[in-house]
Amino acid sequence: MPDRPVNAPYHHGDLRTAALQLGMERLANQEQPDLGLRALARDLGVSATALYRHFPNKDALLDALALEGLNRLGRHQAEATAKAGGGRDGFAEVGVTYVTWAVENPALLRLIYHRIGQVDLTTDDPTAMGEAFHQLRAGIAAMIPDEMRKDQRAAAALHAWSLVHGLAMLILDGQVEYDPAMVRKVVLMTDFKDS
Amino acid sequence: MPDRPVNAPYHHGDLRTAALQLGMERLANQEQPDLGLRALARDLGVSATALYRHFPNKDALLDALALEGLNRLGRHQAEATAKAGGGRDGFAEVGVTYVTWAVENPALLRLIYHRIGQVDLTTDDPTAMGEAFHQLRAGIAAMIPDEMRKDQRAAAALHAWSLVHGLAMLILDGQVEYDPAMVRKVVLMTDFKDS
DNA sequence: TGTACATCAGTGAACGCGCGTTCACTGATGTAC
DNA sequence: TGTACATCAGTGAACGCGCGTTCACTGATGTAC
Repeated sequence: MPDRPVNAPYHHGDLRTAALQLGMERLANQEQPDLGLRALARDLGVSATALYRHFPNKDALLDALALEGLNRLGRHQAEATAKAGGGRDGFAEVGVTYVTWAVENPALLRLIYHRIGQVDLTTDDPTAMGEAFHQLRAGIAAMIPDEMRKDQRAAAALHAWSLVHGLAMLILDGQVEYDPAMVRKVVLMTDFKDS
Repeated sequence: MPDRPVNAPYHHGDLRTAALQLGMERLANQEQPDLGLRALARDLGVSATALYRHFPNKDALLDALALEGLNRLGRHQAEATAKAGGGRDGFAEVGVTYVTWAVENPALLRLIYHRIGQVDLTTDDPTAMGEAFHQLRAGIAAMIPDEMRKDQRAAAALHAWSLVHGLAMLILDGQVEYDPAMVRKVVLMTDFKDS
């Protein structure tokens, strides 16, 4: 005797959670995951329309996945920042961490940047998405060594972000093969000490 | 009295050229251009199947567009390299050029990297695509100042490429607003002189 | 110069696919009296 | 404790869309004798 509705074939919890879990699984395991509403519903053993009880439309589902990914990335970076000290070595550590995470979560990283690009984040918006994004930027700014001149910190943060993001994208796009030692070497070539 | 077949509604030249031109136009003018075979054929005033006389399939058409884009980018970079001298300022000049080109050709840059990612370029392949790609990498390597230690040049090239590519992608994805002065400042923060 | 023939760039119809979304519905659960 | 009713998460059928690709075809152009 099930204490759950009989017509809910997914095993535990509510459908929203199950859908997001399945989506995250696909993002983790597949290079080009199929995140279509129908495709997800099919593999959840549920009619396509059922998802409309939990998401207004497909974009909302994608946004929820991107938000989750953004939070994970933010947490990951925050941990790395806390573990590494300040200074040059700390910076390199956090930079390498970004690239590593990207290599391990290629589809998710892509989704994050695609979805964020759609939203208007020019003004600080109170959206969960906007907040998570703001945290990521703060984490990146935190990489910059303390001895950096204040009027250069913004440029330095953008430099750092560009460097690790670019390296990550080149690897994800197959232009450069992933080599941890090389990543470390490349990130270490940025030296803010004399600015 | 037309001296061209009556049933060819596009005005001049062969259909292959016309299709590529239209594709390049869309890549130039639209953020997310519709490059579907049917859509292109429709706007060329031609049946969808006509394109199969000139391209084996859709991917071949996209590859042709990506190749053209890659050549343009390569030429653009080569010119910038020739104009700028060596040394730190020259490097910055060429780096800024890459970002500028990306901002002016967002969809085309994306297409290039997407298509290149699909192809296997691990071994030097004699494809036109492979060759153009190789030229781009050579152009990037050429940015590195002469005084750089030889065993560091590969890492330096990857550093430079990552930096400008990352900055370009952040701008294209709407994470960072385009500001030429800022771009210059960020690129100039890379200084290879002491390596 | 005329004629038979191969070539070749087009055509429209059709196949099969999957998508996002809307609709009217059903049946179980929770709640008020 | 029982009953009427609202709520709500599901259902299957359907709409309309556009896609890439295959097929048998037509009609103009070029070529060999």
